[in-house]
Amino acid sequence: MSLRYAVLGFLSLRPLTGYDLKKYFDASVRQFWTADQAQIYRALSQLVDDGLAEVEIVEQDGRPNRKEHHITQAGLTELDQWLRAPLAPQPVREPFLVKVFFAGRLSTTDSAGMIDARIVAALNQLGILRAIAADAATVLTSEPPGPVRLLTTATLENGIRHVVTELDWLRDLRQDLADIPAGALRMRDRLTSVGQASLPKNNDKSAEKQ
Amino acid sequence: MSLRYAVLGFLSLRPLTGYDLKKYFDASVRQFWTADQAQIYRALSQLVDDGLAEVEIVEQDGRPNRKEHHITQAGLTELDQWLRAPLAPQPVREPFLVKVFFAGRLSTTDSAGMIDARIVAALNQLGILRAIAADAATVLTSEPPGPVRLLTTATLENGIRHVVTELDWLRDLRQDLADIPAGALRMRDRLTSVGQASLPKNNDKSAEKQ
DNA sequence: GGCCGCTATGGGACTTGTCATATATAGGTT
DNA sequence: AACCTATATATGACAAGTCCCATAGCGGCC
Repeated sequence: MSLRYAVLGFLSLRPLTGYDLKKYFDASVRQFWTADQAQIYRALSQLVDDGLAEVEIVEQDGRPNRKEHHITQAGLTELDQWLRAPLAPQPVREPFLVKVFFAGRLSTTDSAGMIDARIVAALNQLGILRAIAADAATVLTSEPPGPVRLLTTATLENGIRHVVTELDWLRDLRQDLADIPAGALRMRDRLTSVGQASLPKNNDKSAEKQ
Repeated sequence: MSLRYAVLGFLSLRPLTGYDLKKYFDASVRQFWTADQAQIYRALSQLVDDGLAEVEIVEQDGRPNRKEHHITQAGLTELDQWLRAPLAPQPVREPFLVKVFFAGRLSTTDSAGMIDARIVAALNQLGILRAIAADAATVLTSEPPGPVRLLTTATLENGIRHVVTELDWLRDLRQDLADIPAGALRMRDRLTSVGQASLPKNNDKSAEKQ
């Protein structure tokens, strides 16, 4: 749903072809939003249908012509509206937690293995993000300091922090598993010390959908 | 994709109808895996087709008959295999980060508003999770301490920690926005101090798909 | 002579989400 | 007494979104 707006976002920076867009996605937002070629092209033609973008064909010799998509005024206002609108609470989907939830069936060795594998994956991910950050830090020095730079780097920061959080949690869990039953008690204490609020009746159809 | 296995997981505990399952989902895994009725029933009949579960019809007077789904031996082994197998890296999809990424278009006031709204949402979510935790803490005392209890409570802990991380990040971002341009520098420093690894060529088709 | 970079398009499979509908009983409202 | 609504239980159709894969044409590089 927000693929449409991500595309609009890029178009708001400069006119682009589908091919360009694919590269932009991979180079920048890939960590929090993936899209394949087909999706991008479809989104583009839909934007054109809706009058949010216009195509200008740029002849080239040798290569195929570029179909440059220029954002229209309507496109800009729609983008801004989306940016300002509250986001619909999106459904959560964490397969790994499902595994953990049912991992009681496994031997302690096996569940430990499961966690270890996940730790490796998280470390790997952390490496990737940090590399991007290092890269961005050098590239972005060209961009003047200010809100734009701040916001784009913030998305990276977000990813890094969440991975670190995940790592911490995994290590604690690993540890708790190692020294059962003392571990079980420790974990329970963490929970009780934390929980206190009252459960709001939670049928929230509130925010609109996007 | 892992809806199938979540259902199997519950069936491994006791035989259940689709209706039961829906309630189980809502009561326990709702925070990290949602499924609606239709999905659950579809998953069930697919499990039966694949020989991973069998239906026993229990006659009732008054209510519609119960179609109890019993997990088969094949079902159990498939569940265990899934639990042990590494998880395919799943595509990320964070609409809010997309917004942040393009929020440079907005006035500082508007982007601050966007962040504030998100802070409210996160606080709300935190309240929900803590309430569940408090609830679970009392309920689970019946369950003996050990791996099972440890693992199920761990999933809650995970949610809580991530929400807290998100909150911290939001507040920092909010703050950095407030005191631009000093903030911009601060955020960049965070990144440079953190990034150091080298970018692994990252076309990872590695783990198998589930 | 083959593969890679550009550039674009189309089809099909699968997953998700939404909505509608069916039936029977119990319990509360007017 | 008539009526509504909630609870328990199950199923089917369809729209929308995502993913994957295939194809097509040209030019440059190894």
